[in-house]
Amino acid sequence: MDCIKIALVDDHKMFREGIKSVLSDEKSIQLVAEAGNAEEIINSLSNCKIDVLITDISLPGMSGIELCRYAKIYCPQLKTLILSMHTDEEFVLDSVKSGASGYLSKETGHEELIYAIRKIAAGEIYFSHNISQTIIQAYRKDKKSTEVNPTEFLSQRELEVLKLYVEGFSNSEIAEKLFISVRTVESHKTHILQKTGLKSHVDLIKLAIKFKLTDL
Amino acid sequence: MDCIKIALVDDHKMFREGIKSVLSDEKSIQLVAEAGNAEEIINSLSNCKIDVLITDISLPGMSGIELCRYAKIYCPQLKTLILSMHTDEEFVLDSVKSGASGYLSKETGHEELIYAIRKIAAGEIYFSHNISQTIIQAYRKDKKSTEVNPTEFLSQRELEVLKLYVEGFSNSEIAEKLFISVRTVESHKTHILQKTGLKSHVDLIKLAIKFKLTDL
DNA sequence: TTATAGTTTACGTGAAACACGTAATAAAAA
DNA sequence: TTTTTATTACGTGTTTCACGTAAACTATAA
Repeated sequence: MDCIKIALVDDHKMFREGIKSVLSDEKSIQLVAEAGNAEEIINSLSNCKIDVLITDISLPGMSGIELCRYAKIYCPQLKTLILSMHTDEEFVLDSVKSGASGYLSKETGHEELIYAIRKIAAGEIYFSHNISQTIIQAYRKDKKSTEVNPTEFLSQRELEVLKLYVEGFSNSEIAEKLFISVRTVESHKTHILQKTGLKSHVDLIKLAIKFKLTDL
Repeated sequence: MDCIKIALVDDHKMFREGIKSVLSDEKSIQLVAEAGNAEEIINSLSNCKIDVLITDISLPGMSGIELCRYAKIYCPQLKTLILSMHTDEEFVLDSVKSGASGYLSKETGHEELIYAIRKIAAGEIYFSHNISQTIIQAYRKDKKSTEVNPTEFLSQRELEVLKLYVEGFSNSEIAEKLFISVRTVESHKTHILQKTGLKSHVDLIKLAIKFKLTDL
């Protein structure tokens, strides 16, 4: 395998110099482009020979996260490693959502940086430990069902109707499938709304999605 | 702060003995209950003086993940640490969703186990590095929008109508808010369905949720 | 400048769905 | 046994949907 080609974006020249010196010790890693802002590096990306883009988040103009999102679209094979002093949930999650392959705090040591670069260049992801825990925390919150599960207070038949409804079937289709009249389907829906205390059918669909009665 | 009280569940006595011996070296950690299956430990949980429940996933009968979910409901202050030889995405994600505070591979060393227990007892979470990367991988997939974003081909007005619709407003309410007639609202909805090629309004709501036009 | 295409507005008509009330029957719980 | 819940179903009036038509306005490409 040949050299891992790196592009580096940070608005502080001194920081770039530091990274450069660290990378220069590694024979198999080569810094081929650098810039103080996102707009500047985009030209270098267009020839698209870069493997890993290392970028800060806070930049003058376009942010590192926007740069990552941009890069994902125009150079999909390029991997982005975010290097930021921020460990705020917002920045971290936005980075993940923009498709970043890794995120390191600027407090991270050289060895971990080099290790992360190699992992990312190999197609894996690398998020440092504290950053990882932040993301998992968000994932936990995201997936946690605090509300009462509707399966506990809806009858079997009501659940069947709800499931078919949120799969996109019309009342008459549901009636056919369950061998009951359309009016009965309507009754079940009414009862479901009464039991759940929800107002709109939109809420019903959201409820069903939340409790995995249907896929998104 | 006094002792961290631990309950341990694993169906292999030899493994329990190993953990027990490791924990016995720590003065501030006390193993107060142990069992070879989930059902057995549930009685011990009911007095609820336990801080951290350490459990394997594969157990005869009720699984460690189900135990975790159960514990979250009946002893909400209790934290669960999953200790499993499995690193499969499915097990890991189910653990997180069931509310586990941590997940360690059984390959993990003693020091990391002790460290994780202390973190978890302190109300934080601890997922070992490879487990973390697995979860983040899933989170990335979860949040990535591969499909075409509807905001790109829906007009401004159509988006406004869609947003209000998925917030649960009726046609007449939408009409009022936008100072247009109900018929116009209907027209917009029709056009949205035509453009998206979706059949049911359920799909429309799913689309809106996917693209964060509304919260779940 | 003049087509052409897209956006926003709106109506007509018949079918489908909804809201709200009523109600019979069967099964389960008090 | 009485009460409650589940399941079934209808009546009536309102709302929404599906499908078609169409005018006014905007942008833009020929």
